[in-house]
Formats: sequence, C-alpha cells, structure tokens
Amino acid sequence: MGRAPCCSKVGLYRGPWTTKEDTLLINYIQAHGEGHWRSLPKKAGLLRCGKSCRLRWMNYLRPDIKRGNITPDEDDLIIRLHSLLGNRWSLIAGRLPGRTDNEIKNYWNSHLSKRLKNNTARNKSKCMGESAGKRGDTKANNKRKHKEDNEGISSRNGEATTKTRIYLPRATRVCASSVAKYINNIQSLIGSSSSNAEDGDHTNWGMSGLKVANNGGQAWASNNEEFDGPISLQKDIMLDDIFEEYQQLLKADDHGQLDSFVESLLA
DNA sequence: AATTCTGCCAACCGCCATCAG
DNA sequence: TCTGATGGCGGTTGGCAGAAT
Repeated sequence: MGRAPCCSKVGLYRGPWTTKEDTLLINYIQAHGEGHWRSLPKKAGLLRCGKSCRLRWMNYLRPDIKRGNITPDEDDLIIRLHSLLGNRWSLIAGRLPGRTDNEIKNYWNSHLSKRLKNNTARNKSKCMGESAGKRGDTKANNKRKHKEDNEGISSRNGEATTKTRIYLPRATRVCASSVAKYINNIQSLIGSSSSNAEDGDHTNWGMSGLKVANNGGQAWASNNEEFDGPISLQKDIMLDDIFEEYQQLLKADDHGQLDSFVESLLA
C-alpha cells in the first residue's frame, strides 16, 4: 500500500521558482514563521507543493544563507567531516554556517569527489603504473557515475586523505532518541565513572568532558556545568566533541579504541 | 558557425523517523 | 498500540551555460 503523495500534484506549478513566488513565500514566512509546510502554500497564495516551498526556503531564500564560492577552509572542513560522517549532508552543513546540505552535496558531487578520485588515481598509477581513467563519457554515463562515486568514494576518500581506515556510518537521521542511544554507546565505550545515568543524572563522557544528562527521556548535553537546552540545540557542540575525540584517537594511534569508537557511531 | 559534450546546480522524488490523534 | 500526516533527509534528474570539437 503506497503512501499518498505529500500533496496533490494537480494544478500545482513545478520547476524553477519565479521572483513573484519567492516574494510571496518570503513575505508569508516573515509574517508567520516557518513550519506547517503543507498548509503554507495555500495560505501564502502559492500554487506549489509544501515540500517544494520548504526546499526553496531552506536552500535559497533563508536570510542567513551564504552565497558564493566555498572557501578553502570550508572545502577542507567538508572533506574532513565527510570522512567522519559520510554522506550526511545536513550534519556537515550544520558545521558550515550559511551553507545548505544541498549546496554541500552538489559541491561534493561536482568538485570534491572528482578531486579525491583523481588523487587516488594518481596514487594508484604511481604504484601500478596504470593510466588514469579515460575521458569521453556520455552524460548518461556521468550521471550513472555519480552513483558509483558516492558509493565508492568513502574508501577512496579515506585513502586520499588519511592512512587510517575511515568508517562511514550508514545514513541515518539524527534525532534526540538516536543521539541518546549514541551517547549510551559512547558512555559504555569510554567506561565513564558514572554509568548509571538515571533520570536527572548527568555524566561526563569521553575525552572531551562533554556532559550528558538523561532527563525524563530527553537527552541533554553540554560542555558546561549547566545544561543549556535540549539535544537538538546542542548538535554543533556534540559534533565538535565527536570530531575532536576522533582526532585525538587518530593521534593516539590506538586502533582498538578507534575501531570501537567508530563502531559505536555506526550502532 | 553549428553541433556536441560536459559540468553545475536547483528542484524533484521517495524513503524514513517522529508526532499526533 | 496503531495509523495517517508531516517534516526532513539523501539520491537523482533535468535544464542551462560554457567549453570543446
């Protein structure tokens, strides 16, 4: 039994947005805020699917979006985060203020995956004396290649950027509950001093000293003594700490610990 | 100058987790 | 507990512009 589409496609516009539609959407969101995407188009006077409105807002119209070229710093960060997180574009985008997941995904597919592939090809040809791949692919082939690149890039990426094996977590949504599970995994991995985090408890975990609380089923995390808010608000802090911890394990060259750490990410 | 090829990117699609009734 | 609605995500497509032939 297939799910009903998010909205009726009958009589709705598709394709590129006009400036008039953009204006309507911006005006509506400025007046009423984001959310309720399903009913938004009707209220805003748009003949668009709610999903389409959301996407347009998120990827293009939001005032905090940074337009323009990806800087070398951002470029580097994307590569490192991708080696850590895999194709979790929204998480990667969360570390790059003003950049959208779509933009990063496009940037990866059109620039970075190619560059890393070339690096790998160079490395390989050095070792095996083989020439790099030929040109002249059709567009269809290129589009097919996108998929292959995405599927195979992880290990190549790993090869190209670091000697250490990089594990790619399966693409799963990060939500409070899964983060809480993840935290539990980390806690058991690190063997933190207070493993019995009952309601209201909080505990230090990992080398980063991140504090975690399990408060009535809702996970909270903070770098400080005080808990600042729910986990969703702390995603950036979490990622910083996860990344830092990962780097420290890399530096320590403790592969057993590193493997466990990454496996816990996969869990 | 015309045609074909290639790369880029905005937008769409389908799936999945979560929420609400 | 179940079910449908919703929001969010990653993968993919299609069209346009510029480069190459």
